[in-house]
Amino acid sequence: MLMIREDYNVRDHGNFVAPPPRRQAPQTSINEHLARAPLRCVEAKDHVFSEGDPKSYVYQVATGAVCLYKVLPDGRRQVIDFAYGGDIISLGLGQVETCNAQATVATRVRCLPVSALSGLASRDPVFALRMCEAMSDELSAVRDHLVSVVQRSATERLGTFLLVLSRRNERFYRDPLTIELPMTRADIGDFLGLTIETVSRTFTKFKGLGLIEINQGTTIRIIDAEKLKSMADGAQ
Amino acid sequence: MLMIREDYNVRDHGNFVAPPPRRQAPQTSINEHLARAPLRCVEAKDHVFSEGDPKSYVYQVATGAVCLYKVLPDGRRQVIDFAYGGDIISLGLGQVETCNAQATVATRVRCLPVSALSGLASRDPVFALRMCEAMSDELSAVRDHLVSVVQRSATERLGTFLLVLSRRNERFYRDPLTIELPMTRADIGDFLGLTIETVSRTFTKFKGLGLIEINQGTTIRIIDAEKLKSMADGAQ
DNA sequence: CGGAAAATTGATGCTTTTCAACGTATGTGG
DNA sequence: CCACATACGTTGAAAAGCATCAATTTTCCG
Repeated sequence: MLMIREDYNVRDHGNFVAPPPRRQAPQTSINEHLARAPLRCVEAKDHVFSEGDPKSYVYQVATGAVCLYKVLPDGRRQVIDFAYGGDIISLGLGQVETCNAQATVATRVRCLPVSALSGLASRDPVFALRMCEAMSDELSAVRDHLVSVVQRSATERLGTFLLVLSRRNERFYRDPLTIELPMTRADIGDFLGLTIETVSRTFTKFKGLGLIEINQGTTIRIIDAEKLKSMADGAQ
Repeated sequence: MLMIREDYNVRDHGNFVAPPPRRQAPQTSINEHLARAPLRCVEAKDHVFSEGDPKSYVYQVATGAVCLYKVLPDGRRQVIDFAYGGDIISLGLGQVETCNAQATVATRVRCLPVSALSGLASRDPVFALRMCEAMSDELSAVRDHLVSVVQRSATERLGTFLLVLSRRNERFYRDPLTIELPMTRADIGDFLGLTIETVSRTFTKFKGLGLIEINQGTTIRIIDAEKLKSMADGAQ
């Protein structure tokens, strides 16, 4: 997924090595366009777009959540990323979509025709550079996710996942200790490279250690953020 | 790593889902600059640059091979990518390097000051778009590698790794059945998310099945490409 | 030739997967 | 309003795959 880094849609993928500095580029042009772009409603489990589709829009998630994933020929699925309110998906200049984008809950997205974007980019070198920057950030994020998922244990992965969502809440001036999970265990598992059973067991382990509480499966309350952090960083 | 897709430096990361179409953009400008850029010699194990370094050059590998990696605080290493002759590394607009780049063998790289590149990009929107495209391709490659490494078995990963190198040889009009491995088992392991022992055992397994022969550890001869392919795709 | 680094091989153990059963929430139709 | 169906989540036992530890062999280079 691609995004243009701004105050309200900076994404956090858990950079364990060297977190990139926050940027607050104005980016008025694309936001103005997006604000005027029409909304589209997508039911939970429906797709915003699929791999191979001709790329006709750039989307910004307004409400809800979108899961970006790829599938191997034998059906194994890898979730590349989740996009939440404010995040832009499908930015870029390719002719076709390279991922599947599925709403994990009822979602509304703003749809900006790519023609508007590519026109802007070819006329305005600064805008094109901004797009480069955005893609560079996204590249950095995917690399960090690669490092994280390949090298770390189930505990570390899920702990980090929760902390990333917590930090996101913080940035939006929401309670960082209460985390809504707008996706299934299968989505989380396919994101972290784990089975649903392992995800569930690891949640249970966190509960048993007094790190979190879980309400109805979808709401996590962080009890001991410090200890959760140390587990995410490899304690035990 | 970033690269500008051209005939001689198209990278293959094993797209299992939907391989992007080959592009043969002329890209004369950057190549002209690179051809005139000075060569730098780097000993095996020496670094071309390190994470956090101010980004001052864009490099093109002339001969040898470079390994791009990140390290977790506890020392676990993830190789993001290998760059071979013709590949461009460190393309992008960030102020600092986000990866470590280490020569795996004696290597020569051409060094183009970033000032030349950024000047070009800000003056020429088409060039900026090309850079976007290059980064988009790179993003796609990292995503594919993510899918591959997270979802697949040791056999599939190493088999795919060999086939990717084989296909690369084919593109360069070299023997696709003879593969030079200009890196250690540790480098391969950190790329594929495996230990050196598992890499070694998997090579031995391929040998035992009559799929490959190995000379002195660094030269692989593919005997049964079809069977190797089917194993890389998940047979057994 | 000799020493160090790299690679291989073996034995063992641990983490996660797999398979299976059961529990829980949600929504529908009688 | 309740029975039922269905999707989702949890828990358990067993097994697979890979990592770890350790020893040996091979390769590389001065």
